[in-house]
Amino acid sequence: MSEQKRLQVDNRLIERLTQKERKALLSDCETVELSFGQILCEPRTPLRFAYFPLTGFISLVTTLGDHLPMEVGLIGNEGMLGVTLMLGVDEAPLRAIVQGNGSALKISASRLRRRLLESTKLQKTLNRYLYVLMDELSTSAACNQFHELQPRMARWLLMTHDRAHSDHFYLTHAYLAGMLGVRRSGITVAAGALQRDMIISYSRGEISILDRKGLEETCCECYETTIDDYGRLLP
Amino acid sequence: MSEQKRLQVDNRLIERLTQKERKALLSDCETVELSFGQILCEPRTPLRFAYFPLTGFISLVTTLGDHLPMEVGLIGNEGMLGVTLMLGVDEAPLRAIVQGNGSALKISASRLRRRLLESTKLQKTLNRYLYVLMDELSTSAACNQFHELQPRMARWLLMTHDRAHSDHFYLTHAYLAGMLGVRRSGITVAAGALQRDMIISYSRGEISILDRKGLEETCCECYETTIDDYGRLLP
DNA sequence: TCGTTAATGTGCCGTAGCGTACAGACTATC
DNA sequence: GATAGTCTGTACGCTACGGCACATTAACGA
Repeated sequence: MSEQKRLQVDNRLIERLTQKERKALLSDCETVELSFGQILCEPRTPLRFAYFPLTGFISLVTTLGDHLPMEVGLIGNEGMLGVTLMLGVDEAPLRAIVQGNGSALKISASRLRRRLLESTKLQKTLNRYLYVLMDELSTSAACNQFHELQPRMARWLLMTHDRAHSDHFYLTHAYLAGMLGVRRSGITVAAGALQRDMIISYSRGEISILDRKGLEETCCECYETTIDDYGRLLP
Repeated sequence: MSEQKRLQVDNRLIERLTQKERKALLSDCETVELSFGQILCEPRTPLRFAYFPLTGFISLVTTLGDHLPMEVGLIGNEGMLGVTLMLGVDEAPLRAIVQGNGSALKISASRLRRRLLESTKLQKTLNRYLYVLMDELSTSAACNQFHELQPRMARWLLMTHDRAHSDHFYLTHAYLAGMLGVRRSGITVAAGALQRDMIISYSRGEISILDRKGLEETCCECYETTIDDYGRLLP
């Protein structure tokens, strides 16, 4: 792979760096494959690596009591896992689990910290991304309280669609139910409705987005809100 | 007021600083009174000041669509409003509204930033507090999804009790309903049950905590979780 | 090819909480 | 002490969703 090629990295945070900073950061990274279901960190345990997704993507999930893990954040090539390392905290705040197969850049916590000291642009970028993440968390809190299953599911599908860079992805009803913190059969009904309306189609875990516009009409306002937040803070 | 007295400030973040750093920070602060209902910042507008509550306390609320504002964070003398200023973002992420009368130290955004550059201890402290705040947001998201009104209300009362430093505070059913994102009459029923059990008593907005232990037994696990998080990160 | 497992469809009952309305109780004000 | 405003109690129908159970169907592996 040519040097030139390596510097065109498809991660929106890394793209914000100057050539020089990017090169420095990349020299500390290795490309790894993320595979569905892989757990990258557990809450309250040391966070040794950060990941900048390229084509894969990662769910941040809470682990509350005896409930199934529920998603509170989604990280694709617009973000990173491990931004809290900036805060000088060694532990992971949430479980991170790979939700979409694909590649990511992996860097050790210590090297990331060293690069942060060197590059104010990197600091600034990750600062802003951390802010966006906080926005997402508080939006999730309100969304869970106020919005119904169907719009929330539509939002979730849109967010996944954005990060999967494909109209098809793997995703069972049971899995989606866990992510949204609801019953599996509730998802079957809601997803069935979308399928009847030709908005999505699915079979045994293989979901296709047929009508993205339809999804956007079904989803709650929170989708647009989080997109706007990102756009405003990391244009 | 003697210099000695001024340096014993009842805010747990400021207490973590060295004498010297504290003195420097305090020289940039003024003591102000917070009064119930006062709005200190609005989302997506410039955040000009930070506040370190002493005896007052502040709610962070989302403003989602046409819903009433709902609380996602509570800030008393264990924390501060405006920690996101560290991230170099000029805007406020959420509405902040005074929930308990009392005093706070107020500092301008620019002066806080200057002090941050001087004191790594201050940086470290605020970093960790920001992390705690993120933990709280994600806990709220899950709590809203999974837990019922009564335990959530109990948690909320405990959190307020901690920050009010008093067994009595002002708080109507309608207000509490807003904070929890539920109907007013739902609160009346849940609070009525606690009153029957002699756990709280109230009349026209004046609430008294009679049996804190009873509240702790009623509340969901999230209360303990957030306390533990704070204790672990800011011991 | 068949049995096993995973994914989905469906139904049924229970209930927490919504939207709403209204009445009673207390407080403040003039 | 009349009046208005605020706070609280309560009730009623409704719906989304929880918990659960079970049937059906597709995929997969021995």
